[in-house]
Amino acid sequence: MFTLDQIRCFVAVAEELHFGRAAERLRMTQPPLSRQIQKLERSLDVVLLHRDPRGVQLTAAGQAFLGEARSLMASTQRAPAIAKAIAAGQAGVVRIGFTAAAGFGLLGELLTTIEHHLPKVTLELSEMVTREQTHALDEGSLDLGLARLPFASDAYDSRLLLAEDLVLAVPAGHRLASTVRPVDVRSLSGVPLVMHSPLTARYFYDLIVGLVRLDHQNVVHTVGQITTMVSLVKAGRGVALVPESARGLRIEGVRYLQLDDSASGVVTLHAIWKRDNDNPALSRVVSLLS
Amino acid sequence: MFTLDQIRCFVAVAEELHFGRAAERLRMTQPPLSRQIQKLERSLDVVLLHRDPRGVQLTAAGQAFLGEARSLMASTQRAPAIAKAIAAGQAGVVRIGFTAAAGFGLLGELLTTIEHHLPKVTLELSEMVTREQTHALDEGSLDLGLARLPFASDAYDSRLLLAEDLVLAVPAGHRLASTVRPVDVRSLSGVPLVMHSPLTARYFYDLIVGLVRLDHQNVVHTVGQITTMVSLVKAGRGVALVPESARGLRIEGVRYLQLDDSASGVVTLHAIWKRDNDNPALSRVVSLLS
DNA sequence: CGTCATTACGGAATGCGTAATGATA
DNA sequence: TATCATTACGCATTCCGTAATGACG
Repeated sequence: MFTLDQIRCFVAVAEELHFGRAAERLRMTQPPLSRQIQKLERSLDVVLLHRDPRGVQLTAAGQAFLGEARSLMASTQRAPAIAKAIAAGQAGVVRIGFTAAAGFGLLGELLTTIEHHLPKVTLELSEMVTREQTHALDEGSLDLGLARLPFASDAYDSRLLLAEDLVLAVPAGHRLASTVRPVDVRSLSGVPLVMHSPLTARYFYDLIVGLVRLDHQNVVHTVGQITTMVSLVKAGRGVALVPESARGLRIEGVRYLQLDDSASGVVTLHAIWKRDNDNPALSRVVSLLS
Repeated sequence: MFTLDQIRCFVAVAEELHFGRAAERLRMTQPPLSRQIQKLERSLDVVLLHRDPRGVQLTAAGQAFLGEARSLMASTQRAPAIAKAIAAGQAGVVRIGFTAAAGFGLLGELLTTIEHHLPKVTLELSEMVTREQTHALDEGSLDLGLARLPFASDAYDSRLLLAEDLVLAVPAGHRLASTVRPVDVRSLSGVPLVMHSPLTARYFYDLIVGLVRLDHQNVVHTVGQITTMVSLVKAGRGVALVPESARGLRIEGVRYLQLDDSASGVVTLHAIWKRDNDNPALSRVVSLLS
């Protein structure tokens, strides 16, 4: 088998068509260069060069091999650069999971920031609820989650990205729309309430149960998609407690009313990742989280 | 700079994820293998593997580098095969020039034969007259010519491919079509004759002038394309002496009459090539010429 | 005789294998 | 203590550079 040194030597000779000049370019003397070429030819069992006293010419095989040799040299130079970029986290893949609500505004900003600072990092995005995210993080199929509480905190590092207010979504013309703000959460008893599903949106369910004294007669459950809930509000099926970022949905015919202080900053979104994740691109991305 | 041995070692370790098994596969012991990997990492300034007591894992950079390493290995194995095939003449490029008349039948057969026996040899074809072919051979822009006499013979090797009869093309219904065959060439005096141009088809011009006693009053000159000449015959402008292979044109309304022995085998076609041409594919092609 | 490419030879460096050492569960 | 990976060391090989030789105009 030939060596990369032999390839480099051959390319130099093929380009200079002169052993002396090639040796000079390679910072070596002619004899070892000559030997390297001979060795290469012997290992290939092919004559690559015609030696004439006044110079050197490529054989047809040499011409063809020169093309292969050049591409070999190019790969040889590219490979370390790729590895270094990956190791430095400037290139690579980061797999991100996010809850549906995170997609309204924050995710877009995050993606813009990452693509600006780390243009060679590819992002793979999947919408999934918090429980799915922690599971995927554990089995190594996800690098970063944008998740709700609670998550077991000892295996993960996390950063608080957002602490939003809960607001009250009401249909335009609803009697509460004209009351004085902020609305007292206790005044909601008796009003039909569109609720999250306790199964798929446990976080919101628990949060709201802790805030509002529920009158179970008046609760309408949905599958937990905030978009669906706001649509039901618009249709007059009741009112709903939703994160402030739901305003970003821009659904006509729905007003969002500020609630009292007990609903302030209670909707949190965390970035979470495994502490022992060794993806260098992940730490670059994490360092961009404000 | 790293070496190909280091690349091979790394690929083995990355695939086995175990130094011991990788060393076994490479027919060597663990210590040198370990050193090769260390050296590779040091030259790249990148950690490629996580060493754990129970095994080895690839880092993100290692994963990326593995892809590059594999393609490097593939090129390394492909390159000698290409060079050898070229050197053996089983692959490569042969540039062939041919006269227009050679294209009627013989060229097609020749191409079929070459493509059957040397499927990896690429053929570049150009139509050119004999003088252009010899010039192109001299300056090295052509490997093989299919040419008419005369050509300077000492710098070239040649092989006679074809010795055709001259036949007489006449329009259907012409009075000569019903005379006894073979037609005596001397009986043509006084008959309008469609002739080759002495400038661009010198070979045919000289040949026919040597056979027929020309009556200059009755000569119609063309630019030398045999197709054009036969068309003029069909249009009733006269008769023409053309090589037998002109039958291959399959032009309706024209008959081809055998001439006497003085016209037998006088149209020759030679394959010619420079004796010092070092294109290995050329000698393969030449050896296929029957 | 002048220009290149190729052998001849001595010293330095590299690489393998065996044996010993480290590190970790 | 059992399992890997890594250093330690001796020996063979490889490779460079200087000097001599060969081939061709």
